[in-house]
Amino acid sequence: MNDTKAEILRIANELIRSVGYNSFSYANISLPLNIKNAAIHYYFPAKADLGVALIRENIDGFKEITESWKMLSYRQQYINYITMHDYFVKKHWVCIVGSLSPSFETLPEPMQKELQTLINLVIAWLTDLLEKGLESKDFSFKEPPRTKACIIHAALLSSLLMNKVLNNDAYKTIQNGLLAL
Amino acid sequence: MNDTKAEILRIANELIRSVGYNSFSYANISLPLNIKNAAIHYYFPAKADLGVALIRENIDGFKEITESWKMLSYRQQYINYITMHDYFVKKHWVCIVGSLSPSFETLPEPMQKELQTLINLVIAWLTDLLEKGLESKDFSFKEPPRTKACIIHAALLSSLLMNKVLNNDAYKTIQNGLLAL
DNA sequence: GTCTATATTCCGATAGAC
DNA sequence: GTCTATCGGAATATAGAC
Repeated sequence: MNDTKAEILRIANELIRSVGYNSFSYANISLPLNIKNAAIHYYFPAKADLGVALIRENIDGFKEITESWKMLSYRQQYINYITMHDYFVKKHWVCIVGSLSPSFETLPEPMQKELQTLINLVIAWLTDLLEKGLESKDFSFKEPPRTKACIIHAALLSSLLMNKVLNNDAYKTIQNGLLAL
Repeated sequence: MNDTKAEILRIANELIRSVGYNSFSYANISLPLNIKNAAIHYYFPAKADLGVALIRENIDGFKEITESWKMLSYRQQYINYITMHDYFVKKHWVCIVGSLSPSFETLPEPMQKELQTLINLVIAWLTDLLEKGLESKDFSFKEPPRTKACIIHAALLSSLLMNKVLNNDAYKTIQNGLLAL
């Protein structure tokens, strides 16, 4: 992948997290790169192609990072998951799922499919981790693992939204609550 | 409030929950009402005025409904809160906080302020309820009440997002998990 | 109170030169 | 691979008639 394409994806990734998919334009990307907005169409013919690429990046990234955690203890993997968005917090960014979900109906169909894949991937991974950690007594909770996984994922996602809107300790508060598993 | 204004608010409320604030236009409201989009400007000069009115409706509505629950047991009030969005689920709507938060930076400043007011109102009410219910032994949990309130609010908000995107049992799953307080 | 008509701006996208 | 130039459409908003 050449530099321009990578730079487009980097900036689009920031924009989708800060203002959302429907609220950024090719001009928001081309200006900081000092290229014309029409040039972006060479790499991503339609905005939907850029959107799909962004979600795919997240899918691949999640698979890679969780794979790299394989040797760690269940608890350490859980801690890594809960803290993996720490970098976003200072910038008031949200995760891509939280960004895209409210406007799901407005998304092009290929983006909808990719987003569903991403969420299912995360829930499945977290459910599996909680299941194994419960069996090994590393974790202790009373809900079924999938229920617990949904609640944890949901709370973590919203904590980024609250961080953006309230700009207070909500993210840390929720994170600490979730870490006390 | 006359009928047209009320109808505008009703349809805008649906639109903000289904497609989001930045993704609906005055035409989406004027068409079903069989009026011209310019006519809406008479009631709401700018789109931001409509946005503010929508959030205010939610603020007033939350105050009214929680006030009407005052005589109920702490547990029943909690159950009512957790199930208050049930009507939205079939329609794949999200709450107004979940709809507006990801695009917070793009919102006009008056809407930002109202949204912050709404979230703080809900968190304060829920924290107070959990505090009283913990003291009276109606609830049992180990986190500080405000931490628990943030987690519950966050999980509930995201459950509506997951319901929209995945269209599966995530909402019910999370709801049941939260009810087992 | 609602209309027509229009101004302005911006967006995503395409065609074709270089 | 990036450019200029431009199209078609849609959005918010305003002015002024009725």
